[in-house]
Parts: sequence; structure tokens; C-alpha cells
Amino acid sequence: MAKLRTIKGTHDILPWDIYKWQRVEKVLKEVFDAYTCKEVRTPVFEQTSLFARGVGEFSDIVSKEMYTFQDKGGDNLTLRPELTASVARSFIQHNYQQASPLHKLWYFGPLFRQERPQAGRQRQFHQYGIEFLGSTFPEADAEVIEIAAEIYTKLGLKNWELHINSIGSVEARKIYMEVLKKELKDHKAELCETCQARYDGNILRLFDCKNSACGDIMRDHAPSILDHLSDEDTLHFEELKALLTASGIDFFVDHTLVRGLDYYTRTTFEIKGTALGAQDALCGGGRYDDLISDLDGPQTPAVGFAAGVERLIMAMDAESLFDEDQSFVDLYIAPMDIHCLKGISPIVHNLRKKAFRVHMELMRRSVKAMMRDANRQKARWVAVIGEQELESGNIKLKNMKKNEQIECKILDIETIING
RNA sequence: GUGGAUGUAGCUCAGCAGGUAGAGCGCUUGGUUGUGGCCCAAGUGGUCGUGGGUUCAAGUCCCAUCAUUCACCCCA
Repeated sequence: MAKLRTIKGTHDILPWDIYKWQRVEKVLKEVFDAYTCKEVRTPVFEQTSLFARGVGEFSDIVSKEMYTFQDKGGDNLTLRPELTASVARSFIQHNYQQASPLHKLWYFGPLFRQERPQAGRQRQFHQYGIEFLGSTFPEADAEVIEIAAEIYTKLGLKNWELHINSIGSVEARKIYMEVLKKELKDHKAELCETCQARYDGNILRLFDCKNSACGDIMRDHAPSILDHLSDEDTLHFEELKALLTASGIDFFVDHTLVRGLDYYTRTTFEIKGTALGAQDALCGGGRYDDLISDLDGPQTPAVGFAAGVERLIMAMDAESLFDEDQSFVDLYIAPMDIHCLKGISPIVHNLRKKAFRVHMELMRRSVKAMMRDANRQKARWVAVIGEQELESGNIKLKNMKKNEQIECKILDIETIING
């Protein structure tokens, strides 16, 4: 029988690494709370049609990367490859707009895409993100971007940059794509194969090509979408930039930033990790004013982003931002022999009830071995308890950091280790 | 889906003009009676990814296969 192991592209988060995740999750929660966003949790699988309609039938994610299956009832289901569609579905299903005209939501959870794994890309991965549903105004875009920036700042990450762009409304974009097609017509033959295919398919994707020849052509001949926006689109973008500047957030305007998903309108943005490998997008998002209505919901403007947690942790590791795993054990109980256990039990239980982190030896090891173990676990205090101690009510309490041992009453343990 | 790289103890790796496995770290125990971090010692631990082939003999050469990894594609 083959060795049991995780499926390709999936990873265990090991017990000695989990503190990184918990640290990140704690900061996320703090930031989301500060902006009064509420968490929403949706199922990991949904009807396949939700993603086909929401993300775009011809996008790579839907056409070749989804984990799709039929359940025993014959329903066509898919493990979610992204979360915006699920949030939109939840919004529509439960008529959020009737409860309030604006919803500021956040989420965190695993996603699934059947891609070839590489650095910063796995088949099960995690994203957190936010969706502001209801506001059409640029201050909503600004606040969403501010939250993204605030998270990286608060985590101490230095090597990242924010890129923003506006791809206008659907109508403006349609006109721009015609212009782009016209301008590039004479150079089509010079483009790489995939770009030639994109020329006829989704011409905006030409901006994403990493081929240097294509890049040169685009730089020299492609007009900027920013010159082809409607007056309203332009005003929206200008106000957004002004608000970001006012908040002290640095950004680059990159007119080639056209996100991969089909549902974006107007604002798009991306945060790139500058110390990562090929997969350097830490966070991507934008405005999607038509998604809810496209899914048969009420016309609802929206803006949000999604960010990869594994990539964030990679970036933080690259900057050595995780402190060594701090002390996890307040008090290490070292019983001298098993006859004392019944006497020790109520003491331990009482301390745990008061939220102290108490480890009691379960391996019946020697005192030397217990001290070694306590040291390895970075226990703050060790209590040595034997029959003498139980009889007299005086136990030996050792401060591991100071290497000092004192005698104290059992009842005083709490106040001593508190200080 | 397409390329390249790699697969030897829990971890990081060495071994190679082919002769039946090593280091460091870790882990366990000990250095006398109920006490850590340093040091010393002993011990634990691998059918050298798997299956074939060449050879008297293969971790070491050849083929296949699987897995991992990096990059393309796409994206977080």
C-alpha cells in the first residue's frame, strides 16, 4: 500500500507552525473590527453554475481549474475556487439589502483550484478578503484599499507595493477595446502565439503577457485605458486617488492592470510582494458593480478584495517577521510520583479554570527529564510536587528564566505566577 | 496541460572512477540520592522514492514510474 500523504498541492499546517497563522488571523480580526466589518461564512461547496455565471464561464478558473463533481442526488457541485461569488450568492439569497443598504463583510477560508503547484500556489489554499456591498462611491473603494494596506502595515510587512487602475464601466471598456484592437492591428503578427489568440478573445489580457517582445509592443503602441474612460469613471478614479493620498497611502497608477476575473468595473488594484517569486500577487481586488445583478440579484454596487494567506506568510517569513514561538506554558507541573496525582489534580484544575496554561507531566519521567522538557517548552514556571509538598502545603516553584526556586503555599501559586 | 531540477535517517545534507550506508541537528537515557538550558557519553533511527535492466556486485550506470519542487499558463 502506498504511503499515506497529503494530496498534491495540499499541505498540513503543522502544530509547530500554527502560531504564524494564529498571529495573522488575530491581526486580521483586529483590523476588520476597527473598520466595523462583519464576518460571513459560506459553505465550501456550491452549485457549479454559481461560479460559471459569477466568475465567467470562459475564465481559466472555471474552464479548467475547478474541482467539480456530482453528488448522489445528481446535483452538479464545485469546491469553491474563490469567494466573491459565494458572498454575492449569500447576499442575494438572504436579501441583505432589505436589512440595510450597506454591508461591510469579511471572510477567511480555504479555496480549491486544480492548478499545477509551485511556489506560492497550491491546490487548497486560503484567502481572506472583504466585500463592501451597497456603495457606489469612491470613498468605499478607498476604504477597502486602506484596509488591505493597513493589514500589511500592521503585520510589519515592508516589501510590497500597491498598484491601482480603473478599467471603467462596461460601455467605456467596450469602446476602449475597439480602439486597442485598431491600434495593435499592424503589430498582431509580431505578438506571441497566445497573445495572437487573445487578440481575438479577450484583448485586455495582452497586458498580462510576460514575453518581452509583446511587452515592448504594448508599451509603444497600446493606448491607455485611462484616456478612454467616461467622465464619471474618470471623476471616480480621481476622487479615489485623492482619498488614498489623503490617507497617506502610496500607490502606483498602472494602466495595464486589468484583473483576470470578468466581473470588475472601474477600480482594480493589486498589492504585489516585492520579495516573492513568480507568484507575487499578495492581494487583488476592485469594484464589481454588475455582479449582483448579473446573478439575478438587485442592482448593487460593490467593491472588495481577496488576499492569499499562504503568500502573506511566505512574505512575512522572507522578512523574518515571526518572533520565535513564545512561551506557551505558564506552569509546568512536575509530579514526583504517581501517588501524588490525586492530590495534585484539584490544584491543576483550579489554575486551568482561571485561564492559566498549565501542563502536567503525563509520561512519568524523571525530574531531570521533566525539567528538560519544561525548558524546551519554554515554560515560565515549574512546580515540583511530591508527597512532602502535599503534606506540608508548601511546594517548590521554579522561575525558569531567572533560575530561582522558591517555596510557597499552594494557594499562593496563582498570585506568584501572575506577577 | 508544457518544460527544467530533485528524490539517502524526524530535519538539513554528505557519499559516487559501481563493492552490501555516514555527518550535523533532533529525540531517548545517563554523567549517583527529587531539578533545565552548556559540555561529555551511550542509544534510537534508513528495505538509499518505487519497479525493472546491465553487472560477480548498484544508493552510485540505464529505462520506466511515482512524488516533490521551480518556471510557463493562470492567479491570491
